[in-house]
Amino acid sequence: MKLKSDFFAKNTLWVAKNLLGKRLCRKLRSGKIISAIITETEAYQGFNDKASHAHKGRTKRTEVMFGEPGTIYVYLIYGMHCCLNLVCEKMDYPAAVLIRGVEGINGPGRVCKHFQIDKKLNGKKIGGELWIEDKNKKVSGFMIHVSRRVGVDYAGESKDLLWRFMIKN
DNA sequence: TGCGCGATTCTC
DNA sequence: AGAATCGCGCAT
Repeated sequence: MKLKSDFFAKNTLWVAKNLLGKRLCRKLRSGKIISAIITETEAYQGFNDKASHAHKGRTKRTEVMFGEPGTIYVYLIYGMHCCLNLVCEKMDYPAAVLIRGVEGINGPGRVCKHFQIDKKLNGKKIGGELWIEDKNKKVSGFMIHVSRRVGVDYAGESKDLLWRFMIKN
C-alpha cells in the first residue's frame, strides 16, 4: 500500500520513527522501478530547531518545508550531493524528515544518487515518481536506536536533540 | 555584488 | 586530514 499524505500529517518525530521499515520506491528515468527499506531517518521540525533550514524563517529555499504534508523536499548540500526529505505536520508549520539511509546504502547523499533523486523532485508530492510503501510483514518488531543528529554541531542547544532514528543491526 | 559555509562523500 | 563544488543567507 502506498502511504498517503495523511501519514505525514502527524508529529514529525512519529513520522521519522514510523518511516523506519517502510519501503522507499522510485520510478527511474528509464522507467524501471527500484526500492529499498528505510533504515535511518532524522527529524527537523518547528521554529526553535536551530539545525533546521527553516529556523531562519520562510525563504525561497525553505518554503517547501512549510508546505503540505507528503511534499518532497530535496536540497543540494556541499555543492554536490542531494538530500531527500519528506514534509510533515501541517501547512505553514516547518517540518520534514531526512532519509539518511536505506538497506545497503548509508548516507543521505548516497541514497539520492542511488535513487536518481535531484532538485527536479523538489516541491512535488509523493505518488507518481517517488513513493513509500507499507507492506513489509517481515520488517517489523525491530529495535530502534535513537541518537543525536549528524553534522549539526553548529546548532547550539538544538544539536543534542535525540531526533535521529535507525533500525538496529 | 561578494563572501563564508554547509542535514556529505571520496580519496590520499 | 583535505578536497570537491555551488546555492543560500546575510553583509556590504
